[in-house]
Amino acid sequence: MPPPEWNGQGMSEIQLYADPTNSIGYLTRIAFRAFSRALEVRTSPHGVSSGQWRFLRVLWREDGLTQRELSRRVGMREPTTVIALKSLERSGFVKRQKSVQDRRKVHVFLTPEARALEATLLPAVAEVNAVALAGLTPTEIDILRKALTQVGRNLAIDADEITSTDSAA
Amino acid sequence: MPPPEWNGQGMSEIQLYADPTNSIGYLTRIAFRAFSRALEVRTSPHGVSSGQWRFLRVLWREDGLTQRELSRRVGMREPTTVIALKSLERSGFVKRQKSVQDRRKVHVFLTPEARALEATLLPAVAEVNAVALAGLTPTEIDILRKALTQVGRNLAIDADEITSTDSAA
DNA sequence: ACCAAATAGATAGTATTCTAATGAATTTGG
DNA sequence: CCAAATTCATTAGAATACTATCTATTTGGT
Repeated sequence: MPPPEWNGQGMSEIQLYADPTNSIGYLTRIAFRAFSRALEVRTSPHGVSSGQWRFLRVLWREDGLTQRELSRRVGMREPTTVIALKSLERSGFVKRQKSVQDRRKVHVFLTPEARALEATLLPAVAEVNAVALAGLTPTEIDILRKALTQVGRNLAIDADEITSTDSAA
Repeated sequence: MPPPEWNGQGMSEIQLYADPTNSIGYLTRIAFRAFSRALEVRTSPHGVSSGQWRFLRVLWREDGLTQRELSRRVGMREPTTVIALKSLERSGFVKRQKSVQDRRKVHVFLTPEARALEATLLPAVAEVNAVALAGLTPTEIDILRKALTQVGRNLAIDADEITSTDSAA
């Protein structure tokens, strides 16, 4: 049960986090899930899942990437990319083509069907962002973007430290 | 398609969003996954997964909740809660007990083992928040918290509209 | 030219989460 | 007081991601 004067400027972080609902981690998770649902609602009528959409968005900007590069840009691990690409291939949205220079590599290309979707899907999904950010000032949005970026970076560094300290210390 | 002068602030939103890496949705997803990993690293040595931890955190504050109420507070759908509770029960962290007043209801209680973990786990996880927010000013953190809350709320409303418009329009 | 190390991708197995549908108990309204 | 609606929990089935491990290929040092 949240205490009476809860969220004033002077409150310590500890006390804030005592209410799980105020923790940045919780809020981030809720926002992420809400984004996914909003995406899904708009893309699934076109036969595109939210997961597939994340890959298409990158490929629309640059076609023919290798799977590794694609993983990096989408922000997923490689096994996840493999699964996503299989699904995209089944759906007829991409073709995979082995490199002749380096036969380990596989380049990923969009099909005409996937290209045709860009004009339909990008605006529909731009709407998700517009809806999400309603009621926030441009300054707040800038800070949100900057802060989320920082949080991601901070925690990535943390992960590196933890895993390397594992064997070091 | 988003109009040309979109958002005041110099760079148009279109251009920002043209780079997927700048979209709030993308940044939220990356931050969320980073949080989960950081959590997992700190809780798994104690036999607690990040998913389980989210439920324990709520139960430490209030024990004996029904599954529905627990779902609401944790921010998960009910089937997810059922699965999580099964896993928590297998791990010996909770007991479930049918209500005698209303035999539809199941109350969830922590075991002594789970209670004992609170003192260990809460500080470990507080560290995740501290690490995540490093380099941000208190004002930025306030705005981040406020903005994430707003985004979650906006998208929840969106979901309601979409699903109810389904049958209405 | 050869073999060790690095790189690219794929596979296996698991965890988390969702939607949709079902079952069981309770409440409500005629 | 009973039929219909509601509420709470669960099951079934799928998508999304992960870690750990494996295979194939390339590269670099000797």
